[in-house]
Amino acid sequence: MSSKRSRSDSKSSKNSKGSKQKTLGMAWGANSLSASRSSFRSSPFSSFGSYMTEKNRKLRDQFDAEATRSSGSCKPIFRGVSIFVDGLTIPSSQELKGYMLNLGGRFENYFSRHRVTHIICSNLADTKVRNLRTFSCGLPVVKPSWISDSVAANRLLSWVPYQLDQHANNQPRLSAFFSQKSTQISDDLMVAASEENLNPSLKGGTPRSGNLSPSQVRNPTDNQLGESEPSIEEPSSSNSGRWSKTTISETSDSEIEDGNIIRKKLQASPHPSASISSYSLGKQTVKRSSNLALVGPPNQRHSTLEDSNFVENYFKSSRLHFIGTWRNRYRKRFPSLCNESRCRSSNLNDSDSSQKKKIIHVDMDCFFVSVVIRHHPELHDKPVAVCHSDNPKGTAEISSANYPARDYGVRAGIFVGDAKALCPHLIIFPYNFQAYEEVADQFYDILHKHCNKVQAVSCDEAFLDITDVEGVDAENLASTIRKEILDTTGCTASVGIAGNMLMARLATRAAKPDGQCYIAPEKVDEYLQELPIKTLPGIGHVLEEKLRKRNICTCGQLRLISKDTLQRDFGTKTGEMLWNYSRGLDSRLVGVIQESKSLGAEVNWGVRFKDLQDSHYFLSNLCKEVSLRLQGCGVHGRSFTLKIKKRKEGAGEPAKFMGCGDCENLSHSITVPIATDDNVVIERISKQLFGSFNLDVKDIRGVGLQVSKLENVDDLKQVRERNALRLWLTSASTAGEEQYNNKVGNKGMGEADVEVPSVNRNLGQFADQAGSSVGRNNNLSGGEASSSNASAPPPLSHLDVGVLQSLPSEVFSELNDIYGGKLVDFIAQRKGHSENCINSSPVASHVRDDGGGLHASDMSRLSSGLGEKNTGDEAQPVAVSEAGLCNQALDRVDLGVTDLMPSSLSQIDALVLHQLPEELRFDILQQLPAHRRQELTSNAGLGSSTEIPQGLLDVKSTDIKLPIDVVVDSNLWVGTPPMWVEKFKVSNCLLLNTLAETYYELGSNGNLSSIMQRTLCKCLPPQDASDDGWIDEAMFYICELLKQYIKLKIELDLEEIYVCFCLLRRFTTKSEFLLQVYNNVFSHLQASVVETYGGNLHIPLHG
DNA sequence: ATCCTCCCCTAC
DNA sequence: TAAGGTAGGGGAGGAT
Ligand SMILES: Nc1ccn([C@H]2C[C@H](O)[C@@H](COP(=O)(O)OP(=O)(O)OP(=O)(O)O)O2)c(=O)n1
Ligand SMILES: [Mg+2]
Ligand SMILES: [Mg+2]
Repeated sequence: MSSKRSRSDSKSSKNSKGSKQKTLGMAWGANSLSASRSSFRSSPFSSFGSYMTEKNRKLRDQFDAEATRSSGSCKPIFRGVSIFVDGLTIPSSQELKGYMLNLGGRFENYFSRHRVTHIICSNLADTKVRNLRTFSCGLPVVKPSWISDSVAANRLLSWVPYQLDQHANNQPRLSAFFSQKSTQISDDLMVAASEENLNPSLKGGTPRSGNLSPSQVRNPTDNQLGESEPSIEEPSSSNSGRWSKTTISETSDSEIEDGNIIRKKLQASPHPSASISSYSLGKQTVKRSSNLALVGPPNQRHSTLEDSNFVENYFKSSRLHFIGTWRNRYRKRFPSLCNESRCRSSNLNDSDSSQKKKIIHVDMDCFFVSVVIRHHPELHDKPVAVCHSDNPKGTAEISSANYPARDYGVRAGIFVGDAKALCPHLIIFPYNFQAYEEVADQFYDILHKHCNKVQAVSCDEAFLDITDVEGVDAENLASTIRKEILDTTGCTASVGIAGNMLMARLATRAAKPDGQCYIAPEKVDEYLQELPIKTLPGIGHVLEEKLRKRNICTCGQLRLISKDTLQRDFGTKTGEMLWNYSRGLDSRLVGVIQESKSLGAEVNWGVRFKDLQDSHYFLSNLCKEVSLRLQGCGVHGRSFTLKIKKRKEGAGEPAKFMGCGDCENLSHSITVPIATDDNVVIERISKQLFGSFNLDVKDIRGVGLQVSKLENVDDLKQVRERNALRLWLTSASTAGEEQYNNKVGNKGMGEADVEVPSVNRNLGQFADQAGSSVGRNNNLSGGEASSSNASAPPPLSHLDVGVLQSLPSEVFSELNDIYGGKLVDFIAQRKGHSENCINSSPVASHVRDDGGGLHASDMSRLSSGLGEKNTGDEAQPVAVSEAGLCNQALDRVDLGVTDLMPSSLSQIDALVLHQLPEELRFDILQQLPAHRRQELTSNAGLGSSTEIPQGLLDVKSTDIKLPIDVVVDSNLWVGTPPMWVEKFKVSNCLLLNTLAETYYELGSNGNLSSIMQRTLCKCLPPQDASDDGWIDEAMFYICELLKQYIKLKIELDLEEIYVCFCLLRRFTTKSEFLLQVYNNVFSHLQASVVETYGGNLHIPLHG
């Protein structure tokens, strides 16, 4: 298989110093001021902005003049097209310019999202393209052959087939010349306006006729809606197309177990679809669905075209959604089992005793069928399946088939039509998700009763480690469990017993249905010898096929291949897995469900869009769903991946009704620095991602949004509070110094430092120690300093009243707790009675609101919270903790404040952060580890605009230190360096430092123009430095440097650049600078950029 | 080396 | 008609 990635070209655009390349990002458009930037209006750069406006206008006039001169005979096929060429191209940039010039188009020397309509770029490596994509604000990035082909065809071809994407082999084909169907949003003014209406998809958009067929009235899906009356399920026999034909009822089911059914706590609405909590019969659910019944349209809608509430309705009926989200409901039901730290302790010393282990695997037989026929014993020997539809020609999928049905070849996943063909008498039952949920709950209650090491696999399946279960033989235990399951649920389960998880699972397979099987260690080899490899968990159809091509069909044959060969052919891990599994080896341990690492929602059925509005509406619903699920799980996420299924070229309407058919899977992701569950933020991010696909929405067959880099909300709260406090304490203790220089070495040891417990108190179960530590802390605050553990907050007398007052009330409250409530008095004393600011001071409001009371519980929560995150990453041996705490007192001095710092920006509450005094905020950010700083390059998740703090812009000369490490790379030129860079050997470093120096000299008197002029005077010979054009070039160039420096992929406006320079001038190191840019510029950028360009909706053709 | 993104594969 | 979701593991290839 050839890789789809481009590995070519990406280098070549870098190395040639003097070549005629440009890189995106010249951002000096006259129209780049947006209303949301009003706070920058008064900056000294605004004058230069108008200067540049004028300058650019002149350049365009020149171009127009040139174009007029040289055009004439030719057809102006490029009218309305304005290209910007990025990097090396074939044909060359010059040639392209010629084409544009001659054929009615426009060629922009510098990128502006307002004037440029298309970015022209050759094939690049994946990552380069991605940068470009983000960078281009949704403008199409098109290969140069679009131009030359259009010239050859003497008409403007659709650029869509020429889009540059990740696929290196995606060269434009000849057929692209003729495929005019694919048009695109931003093209429609030029090419597509009329074609759009030719599409016969309108037919699909007509309302469904109002006839209510019986099947719609008695639609099986009504059952899932959880109506208050007991649901009546009616299976239908083969010759019936309607649910009403036969009248076997499951009613008794609900009645019998009524007591059990309504036992769940009501959950707060709104629901994230049905994923977390609504497969029960709680009143909430009933109410919700009856609302639906009232409000909802009478006919079932089945596509995004017709159902405005498609996402929610879809998930309510989706079996895969049900089983896919079951795990999260289990987590909610047994939160104590998901703590991660619990089952770990036994892991270390267990690896040696793998021989003696006894593992049980339990799996319900044909689960969905068993449940819905559990009170119909007469059906147990008839072929039965669960499916949405009984249509003998239908494309609904069989979810589960019972064993009689499997004898006919009926399997989960096949179409009901095919199933009926295989087995004409097949009885179809509708789904009853609520019943599955109940039975699953009973199932797990039983398992937990018999064993405390239970690893849930799915709603009908689990592993038990019964090595330590005493007194009972494994086989007997299995029988007991199976009998109990049958008695309680009316459904059979099968059990496999073996020495490891792999063999136990295989044993279950052999045991089914309604049986149990023990595979003794000495039988393993024999058992595996002839076993088809497909039977091994982890080998699906793809691996099976790959192995079959090597004539490997059984585990015995697989064993003949060396581990090296397998690893070479299938990868390190997969190869090892194959090698181990074929020998019955499996070292995995039965453990609790881990914290989830990602969360998402996707819909790949019924997705049909007629226009952008459709798709945006759908996307926003999907975002809401995801946001609700995040909230439901109590997590925030930092990384967002949008997945799109795009109809493959040439693929028509799929065989499966409303299915996605043959699709290309595309995904783009973005990582933001602050974790969120906020729907508004998520929508903004998603729309930006969506826009970057540049798709014809009519080709979209599926959309999914996945969130990763999850962070637990409770942890976050605690960590944020704690960090804020620690930071503050540290800063406060040095408040008298000129700068907030947080090197602990500056302080007296053991006096001013704060407690550093995070490394040591890393396990949840040591809450006691955490608590006692708090106690110590409180004592210390009373003045009893202990030299042995250097963990006291600074004495009251060291605190700065002003800073105290500037704290948010919550922070102050916590702090007050630390000082045993003495802070309030202290403030009152220090402040005297000179002022009375009850209404504005957080201190005052704290006093009023909280009465100065202590919150011991808060404190222990606060103290024990921080460690957990660390635990996951690097579990420290517990034994180290107490001794380590003392011994590390010295180390701590060296480690300094870094130790206290959040390892992640997202552990900081953005709101708290912004309420903190500026210097303090800076300190926090300044300490972030490098890998988090990198993420500052991404900006979509940041909130609305941030005012630049007043103090930042009026720079005093004492503030200024040259940012000496501001060196991009003296040899790496960005884009096209101005001619004088070459000529006079001006290095990037010199340029930036001179610029900063000049800022210093001119102070607030300088505007960009004068600063640039002066800078150039220093770098170039006087006669050259005064050249008007060079100043322009220099500005463009420096802007480019700056953007590379801060890795900003979105254009900066003048004002933003101005802020960047101010920051550059103010801070001494790159990290400080970056963090300030992030704080003051990025957040401001995103809102407006996405607002205007999210989804590339309104790309103006003319400036 | 280690990270990241964009996939693909697998299981229920 | 029909409800092809969800999450983890892992590999390839690129950036650092
Ligand atoms: N492609 C699939 C696979 C499974 N399921 C659902 C229905 C099953 O009943 C349930 C459990 O999956 P199993 O793999 O355990 O299959 P069964 O329990 O139905 O059969 P078996 O007796 O083989 O376990 O998940 C589904 O809807 N679609
Ligand atoms: Mg099963
Ligand atoms: Mg199962």
